[in-house]
Amino acid sequence: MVNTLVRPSTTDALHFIEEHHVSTPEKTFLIVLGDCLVNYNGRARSLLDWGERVIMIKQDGAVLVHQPVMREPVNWQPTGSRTEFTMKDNHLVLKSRHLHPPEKMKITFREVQLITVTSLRDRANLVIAGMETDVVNQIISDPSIIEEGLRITKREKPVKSGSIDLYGFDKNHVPVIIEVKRSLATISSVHQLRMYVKETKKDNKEAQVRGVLCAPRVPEMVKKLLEEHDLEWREVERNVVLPDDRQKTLREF
Amino acid sequence: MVNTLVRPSTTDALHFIEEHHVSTPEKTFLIVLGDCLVNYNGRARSLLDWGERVIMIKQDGAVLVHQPVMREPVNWQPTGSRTEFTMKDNHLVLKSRHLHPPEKMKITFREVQLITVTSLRDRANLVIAGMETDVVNQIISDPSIIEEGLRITKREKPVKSGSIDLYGFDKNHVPVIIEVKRSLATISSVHQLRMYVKETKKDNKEAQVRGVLCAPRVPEMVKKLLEEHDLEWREVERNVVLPDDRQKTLREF
DNA sequence: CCTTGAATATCGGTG
DNA sequence: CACCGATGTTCAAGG
Repeated sequence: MVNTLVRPSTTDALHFIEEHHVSTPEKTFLIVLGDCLVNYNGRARSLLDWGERVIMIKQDGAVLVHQPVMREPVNWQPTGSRTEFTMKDNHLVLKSRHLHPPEKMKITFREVQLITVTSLRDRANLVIAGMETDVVNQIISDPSIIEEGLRITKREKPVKSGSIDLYGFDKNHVPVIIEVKRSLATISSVHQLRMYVKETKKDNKEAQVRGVLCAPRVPEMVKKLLEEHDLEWREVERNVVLPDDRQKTLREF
Repeated sequence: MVNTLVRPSTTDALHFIEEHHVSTPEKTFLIVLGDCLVNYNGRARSLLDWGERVIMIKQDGAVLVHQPVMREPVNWQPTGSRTEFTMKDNHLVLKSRHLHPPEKMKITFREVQLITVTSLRDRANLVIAGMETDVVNQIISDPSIIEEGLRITKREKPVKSGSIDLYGFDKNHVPVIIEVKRSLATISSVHQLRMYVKETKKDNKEAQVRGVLCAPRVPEMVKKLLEEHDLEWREVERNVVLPDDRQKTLREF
């Protein structure tokens, strides 16, 4: 079920939207392509001058304004926004409001090139692999990835200043704190790890506590900082494997 | 200039795309609405089962797959990807590749409800206000926002473990480090500030160096942590003002 | 409800 | 090219 109008007048565009979208916005997905101007006021404030863009209003109230380039929408409204349409000075005007946090956006169209209304049926969920939790799981199932004789005893161990990804003991029974980063290790991850080690030493009155930063790549500058603070690092490969029943489809790809 | 095809066969869809998009992809913006399956392999790996979605191919090669809800695309390819179309088992197949980092995505359509090809003309740039740099500028132009007698001497002062937002001296000539956060102050910002103060003390052999965390809101927990480390904070309003010539348009909104 | 941290983060600025 | 930090980050998970 798709309804489309090519190059309507702004008045016809409004009528079309009122007929097909306004009464049941939570069930219809609206796409408008046209020459427009965008105002936004909320957490920040912005103005986007006239230009041709694609606007989508999703079935949960999210509004996206897409320019011809870039992955990110240039303007948007969050999920749960309420959107209304009116005419002003022969322009089609879209006003969208969000309550918490308070945000409003106004789109003024001086020309509409295309309007499409549809109702998307999509019950599928994304199955994804290759995230930090996967690395953590991998280390739990085989701690020798980090080093021989390592024993993991806790995951997500809460401390005063945050939460330790993995906690355990090495072959000499020395406590080991492991901070896992999915991608690049940063200076803040070092700060974090340092904090955890310090707090653990204090809390347990341990003289020695090791801290290991575990990431696919550790930049030189970060390595230096780690060394300065007597911390360690391991560069580990990400494991990018989906659940078994999904593997077939992906192998073919 | 908009070309649209409603409910084409997958074969007709391919012909349409070849005619209007393939030869000049950097000039045409493609929207496909249909029942599809999405595979992705790159930094992570994912599979999205059959469902109705909106796919956009932007003029810079970015590809977005949008489900009926949520602000974020469920799958995407970055700017600069190359996309090809083929037929396989009576399905329209889109394959997109990106080189650095290596990423590929495959979308298989078993039904196409709408195809639109257009060429968006948009030379406008977003004018935006309310970001961290604005707060930093504001403090520079009027340091009394933080406190009377404060004198700012450096902006983005580089130190070993990062970069200090603002550096200066209070009315008693004591060095002051100011860390600015646009939104919520977090525990990591405290770690960061602590680090900066410590390093500055060491580098300058100063007995006293003040550290001030400056954010629109500082949660209780963060305040506690700051107090523990003899650091300070200021809660400041964000300044959400656009350049003068833009104000008129926004005031009306 | 608030808080925390990950993300195929994306994006721009800087060296 | 690598690195770094902001983002109207968005989003899900956990207390």
